[in-house]
Amino acid sequence: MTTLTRKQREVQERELRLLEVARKMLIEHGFAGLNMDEVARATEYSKGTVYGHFSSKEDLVTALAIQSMEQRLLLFERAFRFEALPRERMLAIGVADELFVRLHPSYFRSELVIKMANLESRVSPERTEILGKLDQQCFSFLMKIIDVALDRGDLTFAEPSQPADLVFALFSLAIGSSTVIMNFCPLLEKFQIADPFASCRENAQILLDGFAWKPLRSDWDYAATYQRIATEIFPDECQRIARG
Amino acid sequence: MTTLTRKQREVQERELRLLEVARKMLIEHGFAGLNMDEVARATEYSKGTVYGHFSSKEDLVTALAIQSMEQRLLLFERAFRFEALPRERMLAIGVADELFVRLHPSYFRSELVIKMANLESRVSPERTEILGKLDQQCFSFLMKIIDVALDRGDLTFAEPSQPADLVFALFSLAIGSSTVIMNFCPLLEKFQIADPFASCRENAQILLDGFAWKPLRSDWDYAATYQRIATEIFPDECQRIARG
DNA sequence: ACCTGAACACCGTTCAAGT
DNA sequence: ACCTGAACACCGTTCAAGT
Repeated sequence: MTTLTRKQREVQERELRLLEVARKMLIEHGFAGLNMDEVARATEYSKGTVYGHFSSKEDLVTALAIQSMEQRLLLFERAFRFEALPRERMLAIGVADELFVRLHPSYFRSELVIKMANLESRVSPERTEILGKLDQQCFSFLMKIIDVALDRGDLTFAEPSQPADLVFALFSLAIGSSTVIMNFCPLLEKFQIADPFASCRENAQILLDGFAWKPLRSDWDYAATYQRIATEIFPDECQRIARG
Repeated sequence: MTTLTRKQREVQERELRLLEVARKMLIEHGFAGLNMDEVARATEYSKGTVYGHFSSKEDLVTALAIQSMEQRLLLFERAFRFEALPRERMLAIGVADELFVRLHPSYFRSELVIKMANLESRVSPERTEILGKLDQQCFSFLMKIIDVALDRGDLTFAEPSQPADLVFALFSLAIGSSTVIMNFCPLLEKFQIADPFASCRENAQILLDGFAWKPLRSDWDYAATYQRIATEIFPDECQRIARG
């Protein structure tokens, strides 16, 4: 463990404070409404100090996206430790991702904003690398569970299908569903999709069945698995969502 | 048919010219690099004239997103007219969407930029409505094919599953896959997903099998279907992609 | 060595003046 | 009635001056 000087700790705390204020602004006013002047004013630091921490506005938003991925990974880690069959553990990861989006929609949005609009050129290389590493960690959690499933013989891949294809499928479904849920509200209402998150969980199960990941839905009570995930791993989080 | 005056036609052509130039800038420099001054300079119109067409920069980008959806719908219409089984026609829609993203990545990006970042508040109500209508048309194409499948008995839904859930599943997969392909390149390379588009087609098939849409993959030669779609509906487009 | 905030630059938007 | 572009406003970024 590296002991930080008082000075270093102060700098670190200041950065957290800056991010906290910035996140609030991003939530309330969107990317365009987040403004460096205001961040400085609200935290009572000078603009120079803000720029000491973040090389640009995009760099600041990337720092928010990094915090976001860290939050997500915390949930993923807890899901990963779920003591159950690999397929059940994969469902727990799915629940973790759903909870993340539902509990921290603004975090999720900061990730998309940064990933989307070619903004990376204006971000410091350090933060770009950190974010890349975190993406990879996220990916790795899924891969590790798949490896266990392969070992147990719950799952096999026939050429040219690869483990990474399954990860790609689950990622795409998760990101796409969240995007649709958050950004196409009028459409969802119009077509009366009552519980899009439930629909998304169902679709993930269909994909897992399609990859023949045992036990198939027909051979296992996954409703009970979801019950266990909710009560054993994420009791607080699920309650917060139930309350609204 | 409404006949336009010479003036009205000129205005319409001017708008197309403005959008053409703006799209080029959006492609080359991203949303931040698209700049109203430059649009005016490059088209040799004044800024006032540009603002006569678009109430704000966001409104302009929404106009680009509208053009984008129109392009997509052109491809969807051709896919829709494919004379084949409903499930085959749905695959044709999938191919249309893939071709759209591959041929016009910048169009796709303009849609995401606008949908993403809460920018709608700064967009004229007229354009917001048009874009909503186009989203809906897109949705409707899928619904119509599903209706035919229901009529034929190729597809049935058991409570609480609804036709809209299937559309939601396909939309999510399509949007998510495109997003991952366009924005997570490092990850895709790292995990060696050689042909993500092929992987996406495969995943869509898994979903359709999961919804028990007949004929299942085990009962039909869908490789031949894809062959027909490529040669009968989109020969030129597929060649352009094959060439790189 | 660190912090500050005035000053600068860039660009979205407006509107008085021109045709 | 329509178009223009100078002027304004806002905000991201820098850096000379201060402590």
